[in-house]
Amino acid sequence: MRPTHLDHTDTLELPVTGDGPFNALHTFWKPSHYLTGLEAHTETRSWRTFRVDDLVVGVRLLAEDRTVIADVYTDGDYKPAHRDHLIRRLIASYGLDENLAEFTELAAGVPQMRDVLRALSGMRQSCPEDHFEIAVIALLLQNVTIHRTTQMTRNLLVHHGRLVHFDGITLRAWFTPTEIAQVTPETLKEQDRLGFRAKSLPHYAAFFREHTTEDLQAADDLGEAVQQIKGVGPYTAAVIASHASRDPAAFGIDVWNRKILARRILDADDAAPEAVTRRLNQLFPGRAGTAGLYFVEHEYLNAPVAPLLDPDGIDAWNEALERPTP
DNA sequence: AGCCAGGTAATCC
DNA sequence: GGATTACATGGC
Repeated sequence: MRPTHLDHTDTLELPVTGDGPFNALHTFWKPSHYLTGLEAHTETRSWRTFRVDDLVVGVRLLAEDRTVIADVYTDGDYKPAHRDHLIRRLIASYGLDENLAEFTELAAGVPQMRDVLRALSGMRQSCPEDHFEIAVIALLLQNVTIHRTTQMTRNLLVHHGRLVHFDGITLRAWFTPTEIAQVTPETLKEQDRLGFRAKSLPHYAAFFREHTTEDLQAADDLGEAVQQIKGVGPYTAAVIASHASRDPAAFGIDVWNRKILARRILDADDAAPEAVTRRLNQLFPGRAGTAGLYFVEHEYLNAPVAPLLDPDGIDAWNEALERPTP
């Protein structure tokens, strides 16, 4: 599979305007995130793809103190509107304008959060995915092991996404709702191995083709709105709200983070989801989502799901993505 | 073999 | 309403 070459078209300097500390590495790279091929990280740099309208965009990110330098690579006509859109997208994706001081002060007073804060202070939630893309991620997480989620994600991106090369790195890029809407449920089931999700994905595509991120940001009750989609329940709705809409109070609880949080805040191997949520809200009023993020990332800090790339390993990374899949 | 994964919807009482 | 149960798939 030969990647599309993206040309360098822009450099953006984005100041971190939100208050509180800023930790660039852990804002860009999350130790708990599974491997998608949509992004790659070394200690000092990150690469990520975005779909901006129909444009495929590659971004190389690095931080100098409290300024994020984003080098932009594109495959087509990069217009001022694309630039504006991308600037807003990057600021929102990494929470550069979000205030973290209040959470950090709150967390400093919670004993269970002490070590976590020492390791991760300044981490902001990362969600380079838009509403549609994060909904698809959440769909692929439903009732399967992370191994199968990774497998289904790879199938979808290899068969229906893009492969691009820029700044020396090869990455995959998302399909748009319109693009995936062309694919039949039979293909999604038989070729992409989505199981019962094959019936849901077309509903997701139809909904998010009608309702853009801009529309949804204005939604009265986003959770209620997206639960109209077949295959979106409380968990997926909370993931969308907490990640794409960055609601610091929203927290999508599942059997995975439930066990992590039970140990961290209830001193138990497991607990009822209501008990976990209640305690999390009690300790971090209005900031349950942020607190959950910190606990979960800390859990994986010493054994990341997708470890940082060694700069010498980039050729091997590129070859792995460009190799035809069996 | 059978159970269970980073859930959801349909179908019970 | 709240408690089952089927839903696809694949790994252990």
